[in-house]
Amino acid sequence: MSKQDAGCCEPLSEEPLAAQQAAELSTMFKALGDPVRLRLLSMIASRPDGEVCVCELTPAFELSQPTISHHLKLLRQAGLVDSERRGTWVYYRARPETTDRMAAVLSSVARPVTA
Amino acid sequence: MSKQDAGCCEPLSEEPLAAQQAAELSTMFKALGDPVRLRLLSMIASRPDGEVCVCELTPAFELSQPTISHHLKLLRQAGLVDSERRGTWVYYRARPETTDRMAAVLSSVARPVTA
DNA sequence: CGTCAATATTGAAATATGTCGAAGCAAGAC
DNA sequence: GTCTTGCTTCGACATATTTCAATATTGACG
Repeated sequence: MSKQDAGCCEPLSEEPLAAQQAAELSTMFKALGDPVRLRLLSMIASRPDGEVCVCELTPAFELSQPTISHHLKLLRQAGLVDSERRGTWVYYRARPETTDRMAAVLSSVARPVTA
Repeated sequence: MSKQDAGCCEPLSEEPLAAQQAAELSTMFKALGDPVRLRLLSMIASRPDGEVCVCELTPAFELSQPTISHHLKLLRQAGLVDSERRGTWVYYRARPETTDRMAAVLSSVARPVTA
């Protein structure tokens, strides 16, 4: 349905990124451009069962509950995490498709002909 | 000798990122959290000889020359590029160590136990 | 129904970021 | 030396981001 398969999209080198792709990708990078969000994703991703309750994330920071909720929203909007409500609690899980795509873009910054 | 060898540092999963590492890494991600900077790095990295003159980068955007210079400075401060003056011109080249490290962090957001 | 607990949203304040024009600096040409 | 060209730094302004307290929402339990 789309023109992109998971993991094999736009490389950073080879040919310069088009403005539109750069805009889309920069949203993802910006989402991780904050130490709190980076740690949030890390805490979510480091769970063996793949998900964490917000009630576990919030007390891990010295920030207010609304602030954590806001950061989680940005991670969700960037496609880095998903959330699901189960009863009173909301669980977040990582979306590896997105991080894989970012990693693929970064890996394409190769050494110039090897030094 | 150290607890981190090049390219195999702090994974996003396995165990949560420490606050200090998150702060350092988030600087790198933030640097790519702007479409102009993402395209700049892409343009620099896509060169076979590995370097580009600022005089080639600037006209590729509809932005003033000081603005491009400012973005390049941020990329430099994040460790993503290096610059070298040769005569009148300044050349920028990518620093793959940094992008490799970011990619390694992202790749560690693995699927939970495989689905 | 009413109440409580867990998250999300709203609104506002402080700070950070992106952008420009003007000015500064470095290197080559004259 | 002066001029010109390429790039960086400075100062200012508009917008975006981060954060909080207050309020709203959602669902469980009596």
